[in-house]
Amino acid sequence: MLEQKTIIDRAISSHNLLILVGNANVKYFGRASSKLSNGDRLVIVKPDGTFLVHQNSGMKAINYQGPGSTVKTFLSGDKLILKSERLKPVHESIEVEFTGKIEIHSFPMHDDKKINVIGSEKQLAIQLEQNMGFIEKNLKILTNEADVKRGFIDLLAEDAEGNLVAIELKRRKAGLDAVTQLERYVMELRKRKNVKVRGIVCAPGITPNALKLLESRGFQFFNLKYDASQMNVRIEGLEKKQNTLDFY
Amino acid sequence: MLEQKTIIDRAISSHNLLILVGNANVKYFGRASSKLSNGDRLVIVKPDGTFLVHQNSGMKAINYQGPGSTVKTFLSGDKLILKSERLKPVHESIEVEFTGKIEIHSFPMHDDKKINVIGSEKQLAIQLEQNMGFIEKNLKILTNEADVKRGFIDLLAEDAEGNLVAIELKRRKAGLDAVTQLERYVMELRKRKNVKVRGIVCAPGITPNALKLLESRGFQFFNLKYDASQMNVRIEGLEKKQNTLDFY
DNA sequence: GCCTAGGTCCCGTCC
DNA sequence: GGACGGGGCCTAGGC
Repeated sequence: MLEQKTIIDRAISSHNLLILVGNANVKYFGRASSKLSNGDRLVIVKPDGTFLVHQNSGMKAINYQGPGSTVKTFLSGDKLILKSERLKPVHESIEVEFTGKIEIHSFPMHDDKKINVIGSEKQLAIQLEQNMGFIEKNLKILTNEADVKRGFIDLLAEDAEGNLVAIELKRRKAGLDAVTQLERYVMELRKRKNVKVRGIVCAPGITPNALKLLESRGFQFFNLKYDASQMNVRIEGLEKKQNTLDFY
Repeated sequence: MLEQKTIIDRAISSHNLLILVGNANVKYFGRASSKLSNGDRLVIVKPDGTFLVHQNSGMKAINYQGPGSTVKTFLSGDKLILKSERLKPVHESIEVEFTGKIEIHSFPMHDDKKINVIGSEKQLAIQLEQNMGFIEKNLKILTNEADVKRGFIDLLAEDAEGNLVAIELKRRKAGLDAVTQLERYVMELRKRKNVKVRGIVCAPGITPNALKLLESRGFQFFNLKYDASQMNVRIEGLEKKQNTLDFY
C-alpha cells in the first residue's frame, strides 16, 4: 500500500492524469453530503485538480470536485484514502477509501485545443437575424443584445407598424420557462418604452402547456426547423403556428 | 494497431470498463455538431454504453454519449477509430480518431450500490413541513405535493385567516426563475380556487432583481439557513426579510 | 465577486 | 413516451 501511495503521490506532483480503479467507498461533505458504500469505482484526477468518481454506469460522475481542488493521500491501516478538498465556493471534500487492490495508471497529457461547437442558440440567432423575413415581412432587426442595457432578449426587432418585437429563441422545444422568460422581458420593455411590445417564441416545438400560457399572454409561436448536425447551422423553415379549434 | 483493435473489441464485448488515453481528434454529429482537433484525450467506455471524452482539464466531458450507445472500432490506414452511436433521442455519433500510441486498460467492475445524498430540496421540504411555525404561527400544512392533482407546489399551506399559502423552496439562493415559477403556481391556484393565495419564497438568499420582482408581485421572502454538510439536514433559521428603505 | 441564462444539459418522476 | 423541475447542476459572459 505504501508503494501505491508513493506512485499516486508522484503522479499528482508531476501533474499527470491519474486513473484509479478499485473497490472503494465514497463520502462527500459540502453544499450537500453523500455516502456511497463499497463497490468498484473509477477515480480520475486531472492536472488542474478536477476530481471525478464514476460508477460503472451512467454518464455523470457520482461525486466530483472542480478545477482548483487539491488531492492528498493517506494510509489508514491497510486502506488507502484519497481526499480531495476545495475551499470555494464553499469548503467541500470528497474521501475515497480504497479497500483492496487498486489499479493505478498515470499519463502525461498535452492538449491546448478548444472544441468548436456548431448549433448553439447564439449561432441560430445570427442566422435568424439575417433572415428576419422568415418571421414576417418588414421586420427590422434592432439589436441582438447590443444597445439594450439589460439585454437578455435574444432578438429585438421593430415591425412595420413601429411596434417592438421581442423574440425568445430556443435551440430545442420550448417549455413553460421559455414563455415566462419572454414575459419578463416584454413586461420590462413595456414599462420602459411607451410603445406596443409583441412577444414571439421561436423554437423547434413547444409543449402544450407552454403554448396555452403563451397564447393567454397574447404572444406568438413560430415553429423552427433547423439542422445543426453537419458542422453548419441551417434554418430550414419557420412557420407561425397557432392552436386550431380542435386543439381544445 | 490490429492488436490494439482486438484488445479494445474484447474489452467491449466482455462488458468491461474501457479506458483509453492517446492523441486523438474528435468529431460529433447529432443535436449539434462539434470538432476538436488533435490532442491527448481520455476516452471512457462503460459497460452500459456510456461514452465519454475528456480533455486534461475541466470537470465535464468535452464530448459524450449516454447509456445505450453502441461503440465500434475501425482501422483506417495506421489510425484507429472509435465510433459511438445512439439512436434516441436522435441519431448521434462521436468519432474518435487516434493518431499514435494508445494506452488501453480494461477493468471488470462490480457495483450495485446507490448513492445516498443528504440535503435535497425534497428533504428540506420535509423538515420545513414539520416546522411550519418557522414561517408563521398557525400555518397549517395542506400538502407536500400529495393530494393536489398537478402538485408542482413545493409546499401548500393555509394561514390563520384561511388563505392559501404557496411556498416555493430552494436549496440555494433564489433567482428570477424561482419567483416566476411561484407566480405561475399562484396564478393557477387563484384561477382554480376562489380564495386569496399568498406566495412565499423560502431560500438561502435571493438575488436583488428577484427580490424586487417578488415584492412587485406581493410575495414574501424568507431567508433560510440550513446545514446539510454533515449527513443530516438541519434548518437553523428562517426569517422574513424585506427591503429596508435604504435598499432603493 | 455576483447575476443571468445556456446546455448535445442529465436525471428522476409522474402523468 | 412527453412534460416538468431539480441539480453539490457546470460553464460562459457581463458587470
